[in-house]
Amino acid sequence: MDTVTHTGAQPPAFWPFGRENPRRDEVLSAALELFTSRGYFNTSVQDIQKAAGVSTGFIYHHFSSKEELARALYHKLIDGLAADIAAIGRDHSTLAGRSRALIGYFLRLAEERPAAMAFILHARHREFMPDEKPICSSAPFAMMLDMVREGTGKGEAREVETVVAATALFGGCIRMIHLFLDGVIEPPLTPMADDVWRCAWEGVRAGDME
Amino acid sequence: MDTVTHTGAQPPAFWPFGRENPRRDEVLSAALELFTSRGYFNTSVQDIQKAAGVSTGFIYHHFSSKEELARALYHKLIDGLAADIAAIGRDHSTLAGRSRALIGYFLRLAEERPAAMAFILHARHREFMPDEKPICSSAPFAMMLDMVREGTGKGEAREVETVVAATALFGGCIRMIHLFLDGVIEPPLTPMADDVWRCAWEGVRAGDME
DNA sequence: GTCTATACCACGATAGAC
DNA sequence: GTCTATCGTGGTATAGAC
Repeated sequence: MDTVTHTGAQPPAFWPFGRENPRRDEVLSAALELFTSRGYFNTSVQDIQKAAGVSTGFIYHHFSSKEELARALYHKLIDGLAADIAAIGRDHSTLAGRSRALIGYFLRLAEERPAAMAFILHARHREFMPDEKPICSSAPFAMMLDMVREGTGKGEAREVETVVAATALFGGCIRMIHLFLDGVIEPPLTPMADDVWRCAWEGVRAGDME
Repeated sequence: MDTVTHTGAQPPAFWPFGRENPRRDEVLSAALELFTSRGYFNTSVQDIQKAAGVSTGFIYHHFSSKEELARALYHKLIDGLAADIAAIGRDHSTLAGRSRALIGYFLRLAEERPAAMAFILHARHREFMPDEKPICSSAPFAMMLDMVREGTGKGEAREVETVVAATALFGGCIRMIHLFLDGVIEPPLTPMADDVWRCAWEGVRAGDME
């Protein structure tokens, strides 16, 4: 049977930091921490600079602006997320298996990398990166929508609009992570993964209704 | 049978504006529009002042600070929401009926008052109102959690943790509204209310599982 | 490439006339 | 109560030495 967590050969691609330019990554890491705890607008470049142990000049040498720094961080996280979701898509062939693995993956990620998760799910990106398209139409979420569409096409999921099925399937999990990030739910989350997935799946699976 | 929309005798209490002090309410209304379209930090007091057709002095006479203005707006909206949710709780006695009415109400509200809905669901309140508790633990959401708890107690819903059931039941709807507010889903939303509720309810209702 | 020092501007908030 | 004019702070970004 499918396991709830990531089952690929490679470890998750998420947060692939600290390789070639450690000091630059230190800046991104400090920015992530500050952006998620205080918010983008409550974080000055000076705050980031001090937290990362570098100078203002260093930051403006590597990033053309504060906004650009946020964008670099954003794309690094989104790309890692997309890679992991793609891997889950390859490892599983049914919507049931995929959604189960995805929900397990998300809950684990929220627990292990809350700041990264908060920056992806929680932040109002458009407010500080005006030209960025909404995150829900970015690659990771588009891939999830495709999986749902495929599942409906194969008769695995009920005949409802794809958005409805997708939000029904993943909305509970995402909502739960929001509550966790807001401090309303205490960790650990992962023990609840099975229940979260069962509730979601019962709602969308095709078959014996009424 | 229950109707999906609000069934109480009174109209929804939400957004009870324009009564005693029209100009003050004009300020709140302009602020709401600007806060949700550009974000709190991208909106200056001057912007609000111009949009509302009043002077800076007027704003600072009625609100002690920009943050205080946001707080007044926030509480006005939360209170209206709480009143409407309480009315739904009175009008329906089962979790099935209540959740159906709530989902219909939320989708309708998102469509008719997108700015208000965005300010409640979308905004990162803690970033600009540091002393406010997280919205998910405020009165409206606490009431919904109570309804779920009661439903589980009466054997209507499956035996899972209350948070899990609550997020499963309302997470899809809330997620959908997020997508709508981000411009990913086109209106109208209300025609999907029945499907949204059915998916959610099938996931949590007690009874014949495998 | 990386630092320090500083220019410049926008914003929140106030002062004081009416 | 409501207005206009203005102050002070703090933040982004740059200049220029090393």
